[in-house]
Amino acid sequence: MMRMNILEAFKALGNPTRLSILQNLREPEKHFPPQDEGDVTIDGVCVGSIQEGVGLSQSTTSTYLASLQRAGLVTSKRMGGWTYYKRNEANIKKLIELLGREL
Amino acid sequence: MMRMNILEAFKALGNPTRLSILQNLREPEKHFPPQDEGDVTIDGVCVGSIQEGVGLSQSTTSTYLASLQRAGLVTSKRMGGWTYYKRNEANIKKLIELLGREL
DNA sequence: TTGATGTTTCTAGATATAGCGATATAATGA
DNA sequence: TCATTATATCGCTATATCTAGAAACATCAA
Repeated sequence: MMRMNILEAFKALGNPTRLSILQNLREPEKHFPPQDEGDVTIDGVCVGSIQEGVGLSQSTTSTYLASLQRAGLVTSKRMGGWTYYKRNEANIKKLIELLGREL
Repeated sequence: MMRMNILEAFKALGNPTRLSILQNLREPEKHFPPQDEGDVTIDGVCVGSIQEGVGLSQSTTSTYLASLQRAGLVTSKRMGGWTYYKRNEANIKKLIELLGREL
């Protein structure tokens, strides 16, 4: 399990698009269309669906997701041709606790 | 009481110097020298003391403090020739609660 | 193998932030 | 009033981030 870093998390979430991606992933079935392969809640949401939601280019969306992942806030899973992203709830919980103690 | 904004707080705290200023202000008497006028805990810490702690220029320090204040994370009080900054504990608490609910 | 599709990485220009010195403002005291 | 000290703001350069398009890579199906 990754050790959470407050500063890196703040940097990643200081961008409105990245913040809203993480928030939308709280209730994936409410913000993203169902997928033929892979359940949005269990497996995560594919990059294409997330891109449609944010309205930026595919490459930018991919870069943002990679950044959220480096910060430990999401995980990715490759299945066939798709990459599915979902929240890393354990790390997010850890972050909030850390903030309560150290912020 | 200011309505806390998650994004603005993240932006302000995504900078290592600003983050550490806020953290040092948790225990002012441990991180800053006593002041002739104004108690570091009750009234806050003057800009000059904070500047010495961070090791950046006076102008940069002042700008950073203004940014933390705009984000609602600190308050300032002018007393004589000095401006004293302290944490806005109520807002910080509100922010952490907001993160627990909305992040 | 070839082509189609989803994703990632590379490159580059536009915009934003970092951080300094100089200047302006405010308060104090001689 | 004038000089001094503390802080804030302005103007600037350097660096970082934003974001797109192009190219590369991966997977699958024909």
